[in-house]
Amino acid sequence: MTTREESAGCTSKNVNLVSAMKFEAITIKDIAKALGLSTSTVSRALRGSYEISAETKKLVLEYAEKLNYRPNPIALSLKEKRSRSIGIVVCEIANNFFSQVINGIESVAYKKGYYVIISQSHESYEREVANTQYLASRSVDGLLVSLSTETTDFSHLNKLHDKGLPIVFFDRITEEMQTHKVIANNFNGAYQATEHLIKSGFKRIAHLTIASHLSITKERLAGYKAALADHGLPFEESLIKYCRYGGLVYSETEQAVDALLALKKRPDAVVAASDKLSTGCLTALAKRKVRVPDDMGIVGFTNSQLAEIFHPPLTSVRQPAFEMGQVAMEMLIQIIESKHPMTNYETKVLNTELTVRASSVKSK
Amino acid sequence: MTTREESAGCTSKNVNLVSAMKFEAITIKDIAKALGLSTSTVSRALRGSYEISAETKKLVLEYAEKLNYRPNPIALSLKEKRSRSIGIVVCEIANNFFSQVINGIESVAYKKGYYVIISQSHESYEREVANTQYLASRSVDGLLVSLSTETTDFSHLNKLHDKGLPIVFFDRITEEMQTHKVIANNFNGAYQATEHLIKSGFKRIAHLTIASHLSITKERLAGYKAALADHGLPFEESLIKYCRYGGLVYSETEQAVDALLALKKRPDAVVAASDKLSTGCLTALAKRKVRVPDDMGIVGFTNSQLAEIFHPPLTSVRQPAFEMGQVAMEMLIQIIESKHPMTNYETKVLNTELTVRASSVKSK
DNA sequence: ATGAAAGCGCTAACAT
DNA sequence: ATGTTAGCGCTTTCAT
Repeated sequence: MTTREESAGCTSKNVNLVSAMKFEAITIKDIAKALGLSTSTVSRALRGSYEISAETKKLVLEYAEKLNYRPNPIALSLKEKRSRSIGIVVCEIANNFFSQVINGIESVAYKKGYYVIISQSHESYEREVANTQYLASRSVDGLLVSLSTETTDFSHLNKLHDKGLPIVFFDRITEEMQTHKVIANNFNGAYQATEHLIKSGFKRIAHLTIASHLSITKERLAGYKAALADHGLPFEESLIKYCRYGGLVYSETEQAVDALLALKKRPDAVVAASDKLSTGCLTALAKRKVRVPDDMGIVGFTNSQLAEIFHPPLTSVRQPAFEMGQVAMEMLIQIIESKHPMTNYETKVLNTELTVRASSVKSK
Repeated sequence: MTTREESAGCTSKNVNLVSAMKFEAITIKDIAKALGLSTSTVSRALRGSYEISAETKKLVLEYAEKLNYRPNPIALSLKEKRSRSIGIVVCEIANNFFSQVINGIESVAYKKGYYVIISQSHESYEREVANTQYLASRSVDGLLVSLSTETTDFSHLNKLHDKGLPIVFFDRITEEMQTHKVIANNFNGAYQATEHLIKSGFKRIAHLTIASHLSITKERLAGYKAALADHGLPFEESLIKYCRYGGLVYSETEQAVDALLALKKRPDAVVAASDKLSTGCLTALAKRKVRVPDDMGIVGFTNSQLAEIFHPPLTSVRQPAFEMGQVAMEMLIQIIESKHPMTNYETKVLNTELTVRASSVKSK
């Protein structure tokens, strides 16, 4: 995954002669001068305008090709107030789910000629606002955002959206803004996870989840509750543990697990609502010598490919992250490139996938 | 980790009235007009030039503050040919090592007021070139790069570097370019891993690694060989398996593992040289019912925090990824902000950390 | 079919 | 202390 060279800690000598002089990249002006044309003619020739003679076009095109001319995107952005780039705002890239979503986004963006600028909020509202602002000022043509756990005020996004910046939400969305959205079917995901535990014989099922105001949290909680209700199990508030930052810091998860273990009537299973929470829970239980699944069953929302080599292999609810990214990017492009103001927005819900492994199946 | 909302598959209606009109962000000109000043006065006042009277400054500053004025970074870039942003070129962000490096980079960048643009090559030379070019044309002030596995020609980077674009390499570096570099001590990492297996009683130790021309590959291989030699074990070429893309695709790893298992004299342990290779190897062995560590010991280079919940817990060589990112970014800033052309470059080598777990310790 | 000029937002050299 | 002007690279009216 990483790397290195020959000897250790060496210091080589060399002079970078031109550190002040910057890439005198070739411009339209250079071409014009060389060919004795005006810059406007060159510009038009380059974009194949019909009012330029075939010969001139050929001349310009060939010369440009020869010099490997590349239009300056910055100048273009300044002029056109668009950049053929889009911005992504997520909390963390060091996360299976989000990095897979990003790959999905990129796969579509690349095909359609858009560049992608990734930014991380690290679950901080302040960082999210700063990133959003920066991306907008960089003239991104649109934004793909999954809200930070701290975000409850959407004015930074609302203002941009009102001014016409296309925004598509994915994963952590908000009802307060009308635009395209893409989510996994979290309700069903949690429902299936919980039902599976019930059917496997677990009776007191806890739910380890993220900040309570997040859309994903609400939805998953609703699925969990519905499954309990449908199978005649009581709902107990004390079995729900919220981790403000979704387990971004391990200690958060650890405390929640300890709180569950300390309950007078200890749960015999847990549904973990995120990648970090799932692995964190497994880690915490292992450290406390709580045997999984015999002492405690687990099903976790995770997009890790490693679930099957965990000890024990982790029953997982997998979100279609890559497709979510693809769909979100397609939606965004649709808004960006639509001639007319959008009139109806869509919320696309993609199915999750439950894979049963040892962590949720009692050995006996 | 992910998210969702209330009901499924709904379609809401709303009109985005201004999708054509773009953020009429407030400009220096607006301020000038409103205050009856010239744009240059405003500009100077904004950056606190000493030749502007205190009152004017106050006036401008307050008005700008009130209107929440933000300078347009695109215009700035066009003018100054710098952007206070830097570009990162890595193969994959869906990788513990790289996402941790990126976090290190960002932590320093944020403090110093630089923005970070992340791009992925997906181990494709072509993509690496395209990304590099794009970043340069976007006037990034510098580049932080870890080479793709396909890259053997460095002219795309060399040209930019010759033109004065500061570049710092990390992880996968090249001897062919003189600049700052940051790497883990891969030689020692591999040496320790191999020696540890030897001391644990393993006799035929294989090495599962990345493309042979990569700096990291050479270095780790050297460490592996040195450890064998120092302990009187023979080196056998057949025990080295190269995965062209470093296990980016699982099948690659699987084939390599199968090749090792098919050897007449099967190895009894393996040193895996990357995150993907380590976990891929563990997965492949599990599927083939090869017991770890009894049938096969493993030590893997990995930055996963999950190594201890693997089955079995994986003995790991951990690279100081976060620090590597910090150091690389600091070095880059040093080049960017140095008044004089750089004259001597440094290659910083940071220590790896071996953590012994069950995968490399025979049970008996 | 081609050119001249203006303008995107900003800074800086050059007046005054 | 403040204003005028030019220019970064490009597109696009508006001439010609």
